[in-house]
Amino acid sequence: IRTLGTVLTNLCKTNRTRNAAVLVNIMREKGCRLDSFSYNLLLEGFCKEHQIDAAYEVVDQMAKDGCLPDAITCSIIVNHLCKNGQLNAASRLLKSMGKMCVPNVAAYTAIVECLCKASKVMDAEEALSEMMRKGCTPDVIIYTTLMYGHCKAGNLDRAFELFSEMEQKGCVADMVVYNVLLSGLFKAGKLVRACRFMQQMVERKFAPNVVSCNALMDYLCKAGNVKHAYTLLTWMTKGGCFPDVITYNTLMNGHCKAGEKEVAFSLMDEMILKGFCPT
RNA sequence: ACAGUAGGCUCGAUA
Repeated sequence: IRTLGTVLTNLCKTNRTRNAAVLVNIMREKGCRLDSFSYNLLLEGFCKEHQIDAAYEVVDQMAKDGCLPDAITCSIIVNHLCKNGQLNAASRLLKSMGKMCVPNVAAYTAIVECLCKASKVMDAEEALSEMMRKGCTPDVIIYTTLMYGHCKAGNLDRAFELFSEMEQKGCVADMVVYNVLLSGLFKAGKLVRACRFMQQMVERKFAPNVVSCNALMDYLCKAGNVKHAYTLLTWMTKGGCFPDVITYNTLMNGHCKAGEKEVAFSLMDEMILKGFCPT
């Protein structure tokens, strides 16, 4: 029974949810009842594979088995609705779920992210306040998401304000928040501030990683500085940040736009040699 | 009490 959970996890995470579902049916016939963990695994798996009908069947089956959807079940559904452009449906579900279970941060985060990507940052702010009014404590992830929205809208001041607010509330900053702010600075063309910020990151024991380097590289390319971007490739490796597919994409794109097709092609070869698949 | 489930960052492609 305990291994069943592990098997299901593996199947669902490798796009073989269908197989997991078959397994579950067999187990059920043998009189084995699933818990919400397992149902959530199936639900998430089907959602990821865009097998919406199958996903609904899971929810039905769950009800038939007398297993109540929990906060995680709801957040899985809300998240997938958001990611598939069904924001309204997602908000409605979130509202109705408030009656069944405690509103939860993950579901709100999905909503906030969706609003931010649609450039509706004010609505995103409102979603966060609503969540707090309902007694749910914001965490570092939802703050990061909202900060991302403000950076995207070019409102760095608000992003940094939220950063302090977050720390005052005792949320511990992680690498992702730092990267959101950093790339916000780059996107706004604030190179000097960005460099100072990277210093602070180092002081706080969050030395820039590949994602940070990629953001810098993109900035350099877009600022027409492909030469420097290219040298960053070796520097980052020396600093212990190993280039990934995105690094190469960024560089190749930069060189193409700068009319340096040969360099772009040699980068392509280099990346294939390193075992990366071009996207 | 100690297996397994949900949400956030960098390029590009899609709309």
